[in-house]
Amino acid sequence: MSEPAEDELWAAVAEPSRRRVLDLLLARGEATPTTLAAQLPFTRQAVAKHLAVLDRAGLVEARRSGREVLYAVRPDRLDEAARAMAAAARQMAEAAARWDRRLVAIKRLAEAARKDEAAREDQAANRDGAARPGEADREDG
Amino acid sequence: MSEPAEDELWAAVAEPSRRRVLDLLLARGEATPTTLAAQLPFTRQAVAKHLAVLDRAGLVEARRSGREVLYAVRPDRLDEAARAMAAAARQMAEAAARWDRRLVAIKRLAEAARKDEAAREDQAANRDGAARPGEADREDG
DNA sequence: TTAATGTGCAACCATCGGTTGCGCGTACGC
DNA sequence: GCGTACGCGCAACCGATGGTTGCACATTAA
Repeated sequence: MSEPAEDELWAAVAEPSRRRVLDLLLARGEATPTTLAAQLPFTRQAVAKHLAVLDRAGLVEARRSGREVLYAVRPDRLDEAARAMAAAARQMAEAAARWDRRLVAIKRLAEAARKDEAAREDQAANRDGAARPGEADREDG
Repeated sequence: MSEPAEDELWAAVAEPSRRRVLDLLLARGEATPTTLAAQLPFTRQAVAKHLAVLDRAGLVEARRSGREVLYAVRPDRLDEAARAMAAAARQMAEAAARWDRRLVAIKRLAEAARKDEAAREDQAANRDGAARPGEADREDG
């Protein structure tokens, strides 16, 4: 949180092409836009733009050496970004699991209701009115 | 992997606004574009577009009920997306840790070299030439 | 039947990823 | 020392996309 907003970190790292640039830079340790672009499917300018974004996000730092500019990753910032992504992923996974359980429960209840309905009509109607979660949940938002 | 590419999943979930729509939809379980837009800082049309993207990515499914369209999350697909994000985050965290260790090692070596240089010149030169990792790694990309 | 409400479609704007083209500064070969 | 080659930065442009407004269509409700 020292330099830019966490939102900027996310935006910087969410872009697939930027991820590739970052990966490549990680593999080389330190590199210029030109050498990076040589191993990527887009031009030097595009790489430079991506590096600029990453720089603004604090994920890399630039070092001038003569006529070329060496970029290097900042591990601490990258780690922050990774944590943010992991947190988001965790939240999503939790939400998914929660809803999965809920849907399974609904399906099970529906099936049970159908079976009961075939056996005893009055009891089936009673269960349906009291226990169907779909109705109640429409209110919790 | 059943429906669209994993890339599409990522793209769908990477967008911050789309994440908000998804979060809200998760909280409500099932909702129409209009009701979602009522609790979001953008218009119904924008929400509808996001839902369309999420639909194409298989993350939500639409159910028509009269004149309104109810959207609901598909937990299995959301879980897939979460896994993809978590994997990416893990990779990033690993890379960050690796480079962090490496940089620490470099710093330590540099310091040791300076100290040695003050004491014995030849030994310092030998260590520097043999153990500096930055040079060797320039080739592995 | 008419008014209200939810959707879908189309045009439009800003931003962004990516390109090409050009000018400038630095390094290198003669 | 001078010209050439290389790396960089800037600007213009293009297509996709997030977001808007406006309108037409359908369904529901009075």
